[in-house]
Amino acid sequence: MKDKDFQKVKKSNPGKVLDGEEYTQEIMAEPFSSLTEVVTTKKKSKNKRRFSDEQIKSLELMFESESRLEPRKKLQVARDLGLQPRQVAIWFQNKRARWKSKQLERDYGILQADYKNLASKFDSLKKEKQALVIQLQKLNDLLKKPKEEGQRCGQGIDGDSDKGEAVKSDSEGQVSLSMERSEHALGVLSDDDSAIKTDYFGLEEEPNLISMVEPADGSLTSPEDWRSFDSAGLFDQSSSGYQWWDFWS
DNA sequence: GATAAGTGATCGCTTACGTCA
DNA sequence: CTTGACGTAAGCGATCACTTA
Repeated sequence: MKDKDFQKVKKSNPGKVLDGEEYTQEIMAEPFSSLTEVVTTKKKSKNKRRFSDEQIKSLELMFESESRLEPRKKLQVARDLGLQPRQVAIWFQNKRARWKSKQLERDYGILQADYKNLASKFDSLKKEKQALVIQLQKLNDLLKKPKEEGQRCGQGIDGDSDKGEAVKSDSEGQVSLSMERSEHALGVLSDDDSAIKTDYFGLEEEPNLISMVEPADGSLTSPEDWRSFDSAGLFDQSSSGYQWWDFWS
């Protein structure tokens, strides 16, 4: 009996229950089904539903090499295993569906591991950044001392000295400018990385953080986008003109 | 005995393809 | 030759029914 024929029979006989035992009995009456094993002798045909270990083994083997059977091969397999072609087709359908859902579970596990890995990297980078910030502050303090001394000793030499620009040498100027940027970019005086992290990784405390790292087009907001998201991409800020540390400032 | 997981089968729907007017 | 209606086969996701641990 073909798939649709069977369904037609079912539809044209609404009162007749063809699933379960009765269907199994119909199958058993057909030529292919003679080898469908009786697993136990207790409950009659209900136990005929399970395929034998050998049948399962063969089907599994087939599935490993090809998850979809060609019609001719399906007939061949059905004949070899003593099953209805429809039974083989259904077995492959179920197998595909259940393999797919297991694959989804596996993928989820992998993503979860990736996330944990990324989170720990974030933590260590955060610590590294905090250390650098402290270092920068110390350097800044060191720079301010001679500047103040200069103010005391040589007032009036430069009109801009009261604006904190007394140090004019190239190297000192560079340091000064970079410090200004760093203070601005890193938020030296209000370091809220923990909030950033919780937000960035989807924790509850800070609901607005995604906007801090998402591109202008908002392309990092859907779950699909997170699949292609990794730590390498996180630090690839070359197109934006910002430095890598700016993203969490 | 209750329960969860596994499994074969069913249902309803969609899609692809062939046939025919 | 093209086109739309129709039938058929096959696949899929969701679900049922039953077994087993």
